[in-house]
This record gives sequence, structure tokens and C-alpha cells, in this order.
Amino acid sequence: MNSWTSSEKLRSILQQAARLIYLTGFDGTSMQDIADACSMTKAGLYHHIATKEAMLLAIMHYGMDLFEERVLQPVKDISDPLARLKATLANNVQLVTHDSTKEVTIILHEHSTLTGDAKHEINARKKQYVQFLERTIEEAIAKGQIRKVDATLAAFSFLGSVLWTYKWYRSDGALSPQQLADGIGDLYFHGLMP
Amino acid sequence: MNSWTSSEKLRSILQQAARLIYLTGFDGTSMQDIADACSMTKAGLYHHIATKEAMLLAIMHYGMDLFEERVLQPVKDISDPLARLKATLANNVQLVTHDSTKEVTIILHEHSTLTGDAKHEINARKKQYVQFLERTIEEAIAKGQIRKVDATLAAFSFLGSVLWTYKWYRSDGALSPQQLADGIGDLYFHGLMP
DNA sequence: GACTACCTACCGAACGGTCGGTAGGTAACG
DNA sequence: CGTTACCTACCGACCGTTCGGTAGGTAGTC
Repeated sequence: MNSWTSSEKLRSILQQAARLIYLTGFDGTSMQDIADACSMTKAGLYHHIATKEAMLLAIMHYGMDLFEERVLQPVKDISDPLARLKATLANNVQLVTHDSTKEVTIILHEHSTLTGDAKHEINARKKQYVQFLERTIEEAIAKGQIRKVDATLAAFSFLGSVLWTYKWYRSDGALSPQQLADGIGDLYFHGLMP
Repeated sequence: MNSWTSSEKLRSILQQAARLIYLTGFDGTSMQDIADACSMTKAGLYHHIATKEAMLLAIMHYGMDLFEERVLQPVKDISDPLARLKATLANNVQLVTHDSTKEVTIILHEHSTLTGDAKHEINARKKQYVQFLERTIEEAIAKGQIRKVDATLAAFSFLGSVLWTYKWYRSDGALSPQQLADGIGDLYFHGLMP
């Protein structure tokens, strides 16, 4: 009954760490804090992870896994580009507003905390998403479904509207995640003009 | 020749500090680093400022001053709400993409570094901007210039598109600040649909 | 079934270093 | 003589990380 216990333990450590880092930032969270949250000592923690930065990297990779599973995976087989773009937007808003995905918020906020190879690893995965958006937008333009716009600009504008929500959206506020997704989608696709 | 030297010195300290914090973050910048950049000792630094956090607060207030001077001041007397909104967007993009306004970027990135009263002070000034946007949007709706949308949502969508640029825009890239402002404005007001 | 060998999971204690901040002195200026 | 603008020297707290050691379990050998 032990071969699985190890990785289960690691997962629960990463989860506790993600919770604290989400609340107080990476630099604002000490290894002691994380150890306390796990009811362990600092030294015990280091049996499971190599360094603090490696831990952040693991959390971010997990966040990207979550993102790809919940946002990209469900839409990748939608053949109609406009429908694909709309579904992506809805899924992404849902992901960011869903409280439990602290790991995703951490990726957004600590976007320059990692260094060296670790930074490259995560940036590469982010870039794939941007390129997915650009390709989808260009497909939709080619099909005449949307206006002829700069695909890169449209992709970053998409990301701005969608991801900025993590800075202001509170789940105990007036808007439900569904309303938010609908509203942002409406604004992004139809603009303000009548 | 000294009554002005004092405040001039303080300004140059804050400027150096802003440069370093912009590059390596608030927690990643030590008082020693700032002192070095000012060709002083740490103790010398503390002759001019009370605490590290007070320094961050001063930098953020300066950033808000800059913002209000360059974005809000020039548009506040435009009576036509749609024209006012468009001008605000253009000015705000220009401000964020302009390299020299590190203080503004710091406000955006270190949005939960301050604590207590200091946090409230800055948040109050930010909130004023959101409310200015909401009011302008509602005015434009009342005049029938734009569609009937949720003003709060439209304001945050505006901010998302505009402010997210600080995470990806590089002034040595393909787009000029002017092109960026035009592109974001076009997308925000007209959307993607034909 | 006792013994040896080895494992994982952890702990207490300490490491070198850095942090924000300060006490007290000094030199220049008015 | 008082004020301003610094300096040298230092403090206590905390940082991420490491080390020696160990409880408890597993697997193989005689």
C-alpha cells in the first residue's frame, strides 16, 4: 500500500503550496509556511522536492495540464473555426473564474518569477496557446466568418479580456461565471458599437 | 541651493527604485540594491524614506499622478462620451506601452504587495478610474452611441485589453504604440464579427 | 523465525547568507 | 549652534537549504 502513497503525498504538498502562493505570492510564502500547512518540518518537505523553484515549476506545469485538459482538449475537434474560438473563450473564462484552479492564477501572476530553463518550459507552453488562437482566428478570417484583423493583436486582445478577470472577479459578487463568460464573449465578438 | 535639492534627490531615488522594481519585482529588489544604484549606503537611503513599503506607496502614487495627468486630464473636458471613451483608450495604451512609465507597470504588477492603509489609498484611486469608465459608458449608452451592455463588464473588458499589453508588448517589436492603440481600439469598439 | 541489508519518510539542529532597519558619529553649511 | 545629509558598523529575524540521524517497514538469506 505504498507505491502510490508517495506521489499522492507530493500532490497534496503541491496543492497546499499552491494555496499559499495564491494567497501571498511566491516570495511571500516561505518553505516554513508550506511545511506548517503540510504538518511537516521544512526538512521533511525537502525529501519530496528539490528546491523551491522546482516546486513552483511543478505547480505551473500542473496548471498548464489543467488548462489544456479543460480548455483546449474539449475544443480541439471542433471543425468550425468561429465555433471553436467561441468555445475556447467560454472554457477559458470558466477556468479562470473557478476558484479551485489556483495553479492557473499563479501562472498568470508569477509570470517572471521562474528563471532559466524552467522559464522557457512554461513560456513554450503559453506560446502554443497564443499560436492556437492565432491559427483559429486566421482560419475564421479565411472562411469569411469574422472581419479581417491582425490575428496576433486579436489573440492578445482575447487573452486580455479573458485573463484580466483574475485580477477583479470575485465568485461572491453579482456575476455568475456563466454570465461573465457570456458577457465577455458578447463584447469580444460584437464590440460596443450598435 | 538646497531647498529644492532635497526633493530632487528623493525623486531621483524613487526613480532608481522604480527602475529596479520594474526589472526584478518588489521582493526581488533589496534596499541595498537601491542604495547601490543611487551611489549611497543603505543608511543614507533611510534618511530620505521611512520604510520600504512607504517607498513603494510613493512610487505608486507617482504612477497614478502620471496616469491622471496623461490619460484622464486630457479627456475630462470632452463632452461627447463616445469620443471621450475612444480618447481614453488611446491615451491609456500609449501610457502603458511607453517605456519610461515604469511606475504604472509597477502598479499593475504589484497589485497585492501593499497592505493596510497604503493598499486602500491606491485601490481608491484605481476605483475612481473604473467608475469614470462606467459613467462614460453609461452616458454613451444613454445617447444611443453604443449598444446596451453591462457597463461594469465593459469597463473591465476595456481594462483587460488595454492593460494586459504590459505583459507582452515590447517596444522593439513589429507594432508601434500608435498601431497598437488603433488596433486595440478597433477590436474593442467593433468586435470580430463582420 | 531470526538476522542482515536496505528502503522511504521524516525530524532536530544548524548552516551561510540576506533581509529591513537602526544607533551613533561626522563633516559641511548657514 | 542647529540642521541636513550622509557614513560606518551593526542588529535580530528570517531565508532556502543541508546534514546526521532514526523510526518503521520490506525483502532476502540462513
